[in-house]
Amino acid sequence: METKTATTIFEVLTSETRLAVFRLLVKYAPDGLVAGEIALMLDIPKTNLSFHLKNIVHSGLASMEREGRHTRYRANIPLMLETIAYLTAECCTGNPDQCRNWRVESGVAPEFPPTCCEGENRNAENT
Amino acid sequence: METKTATTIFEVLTSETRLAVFRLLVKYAPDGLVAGEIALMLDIPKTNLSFHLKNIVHSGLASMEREGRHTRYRANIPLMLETIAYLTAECCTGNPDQCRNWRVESGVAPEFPPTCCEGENRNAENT
DNA sequence: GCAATTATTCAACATAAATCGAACAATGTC
DNA sequence: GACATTGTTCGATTTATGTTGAATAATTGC
Repeated sequence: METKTATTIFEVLTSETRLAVFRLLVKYAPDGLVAGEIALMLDIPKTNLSFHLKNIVHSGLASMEREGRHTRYRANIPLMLETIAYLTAECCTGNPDQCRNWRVESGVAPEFPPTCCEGENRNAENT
Repeated sequence: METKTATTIFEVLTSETRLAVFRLLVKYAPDGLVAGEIALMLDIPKTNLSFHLKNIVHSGLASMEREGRHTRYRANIPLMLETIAYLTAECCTGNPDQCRNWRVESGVAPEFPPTCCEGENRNAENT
């Protein structure tokens, strides 16, 4: 995953409103919801919601599809999983062994397959 | 993890500069680096780096410690792992079975222990 | 075709974040 | 104690983001 892609996705998650929208779309996956339903459920003005939805779709974290006069939005869960994998890889950069230990110690996903920890060794200081 | 905590962490990752700093700290974990070294390695003006470091430390993703006239920064990797766990849980909210399928299909961490997928069912539409 | 519905775009304003140079505080060296 | 070193804070500027109401586009039902 490109750094630029990753930061764009994180930007989506930065806003509590957008995070709430995404969580809602995940909850209603795979059917998704139309804009009006989201606005109603989260009590957000339509114009504001449109702004945020555009943002989310642009990042790739959701897809949009016209459906009559409605617009249906669906969460892109595989992309979120890729993001998680990216983040995990970043955490292990150059420190596969330590990372494994940390994960065991912190009790967080110690069995998580170390795709990020096997041989990868990207340079962290890009210019 | 609190939603507020999570968004604060994502905010850190939003900036390519901060992401680069964090990656560097991970690479040099667990010893970390002092501010000057980071500024040199990433070619960032000191004032600007201070601004971003403050931001990172505030989120909890790094710790700072005075060391003579230097300030040493260290990545908080367990917190990042918690964040990853949070994100995974968000992805599964209300859809544990689908999530498992998606993960298998996308080839992303299919064996990841489903702590997020077992019985958890938080409501996504908070007010 | 006309009115109602649904959602987006636009323009204006408000708020927040990033960047930089200069001034400041703290520490170590002689 | 005076001076160099290291980092942070401050203030000003620039840039980006969030929010809102009014106008617009697209679609449905009569």
